[in-house]
Amino acid sequence: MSNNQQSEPRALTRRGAVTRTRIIDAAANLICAHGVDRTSLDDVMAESGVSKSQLYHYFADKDALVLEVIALQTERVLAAQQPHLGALDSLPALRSWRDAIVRLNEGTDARGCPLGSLACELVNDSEPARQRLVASFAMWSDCIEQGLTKMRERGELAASADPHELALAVLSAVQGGLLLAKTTQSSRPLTIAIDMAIEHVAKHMTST
Amino acid sequence: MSNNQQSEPRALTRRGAVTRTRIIDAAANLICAHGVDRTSLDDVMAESGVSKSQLYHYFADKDALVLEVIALQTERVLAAQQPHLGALDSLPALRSWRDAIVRLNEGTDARGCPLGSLACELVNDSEPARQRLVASFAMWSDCIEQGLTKMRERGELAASADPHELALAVLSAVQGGLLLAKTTQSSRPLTIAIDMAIEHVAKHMTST
DNA sequence: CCTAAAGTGGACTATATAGTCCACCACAGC
DNA sequence: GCTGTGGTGGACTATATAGTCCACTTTAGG
Repeated sequence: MSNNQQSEPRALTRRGAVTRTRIIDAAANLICAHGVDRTSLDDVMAESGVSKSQLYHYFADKDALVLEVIALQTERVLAAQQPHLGALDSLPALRSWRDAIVRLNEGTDARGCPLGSLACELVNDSEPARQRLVASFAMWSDCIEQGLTKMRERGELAASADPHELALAVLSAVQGGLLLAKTTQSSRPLTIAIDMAIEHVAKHMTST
Repeated sequence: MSNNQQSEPRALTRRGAVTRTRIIDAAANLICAHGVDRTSLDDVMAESGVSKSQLYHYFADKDALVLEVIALQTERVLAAQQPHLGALDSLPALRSWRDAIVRLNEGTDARGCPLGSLACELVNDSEPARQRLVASFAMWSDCIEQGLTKMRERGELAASADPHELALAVLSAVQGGLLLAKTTQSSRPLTIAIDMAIEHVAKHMTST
């Protein structure tokens, strides 16, 4: 909830809110599977069982819908990593988080990170989309950073270690691993990449 | 050179070869900047100064052209990393390779890895494209692996280290770093990610 | 109830884009 | 120079897709 109504004060009844959500949901699923450009509004109509006028009733144009999809996918991706992502403050926690990510990745037929795919496709051509995706990755990275910061406060992580940089490195490994996993249709690159990142964190610990 | 004529024995004069190359070149540039789906054949025509009939004279359809673009971009990406990529057999070599990648990335306005972008966009919907991209990444990974193997043969890398896995980890870091760099329009994630990967290799060395 | 605004259905338009077709040009070998 | 095949130009078609419009239905509130 708590979506954006800032610029356009719309009434939106209960029924309307449901429809709107259904549209974004359907669009998110389709876009996740085939990308923004290969998902037509007709596809979204079919998937959500909604007419074209409704699409344009709730969204100014396709771009606006895509922005909402970015928001939803961000929520989904972060939520799917819970409860691990909220408490990455030990090596065992990092390891079970890795297991969860690998499991999630194996569960979907469309491997890869929805946010990574959106970024890849939109960043060069849509500045608004780019900014939101930067924010999405920042949220993700911040979650990781918080766990590391807690470890440093406890003295488990060396004072010289930079949680912000470490978090960025970890997220890069996850993204790269997901891309190669999606391409090769194998979990191995993902596992190997995250393991590297975890070992990288471990190297900055005071006691192994 | 050494392109594929295997299935269709085409005559192809000197002039024709030049035109064909010009088409692939133009398509590669446009696709690199805006992606496959946002690059129309009309755009390719305009960029290469070629008529539509020529496009279909040299390529069965857009998909066939895209496959050639994958081949060209693979060559380009590997070539752009030379001479470093051919001799990644020491820490200093790895570091100057990293510098070269960062420099390359900063030089282009369309940041990110052309192969990564192609993979992201095509892998789910085109099996032929996917297979070629798997091969492309394998070539890249193999280059890295060869350097590491040489280090192991020299005894600089521990016998327990697996050059293949290490190479995959390094490539993952590069891809993830490039994606975040492209999105945030900053080189930092890329530098941090590759540094992590290099340290990861260093950890498996016999002497630091 | 009654009404106004939100919600809905679906036909319609404009356009972009992949792909086709055929006439014409250029050059290599005879 | 003739001829045939590769090369080229550009008009043409079919279709998919974003976006518009308007008549109709449902809902909330007085």
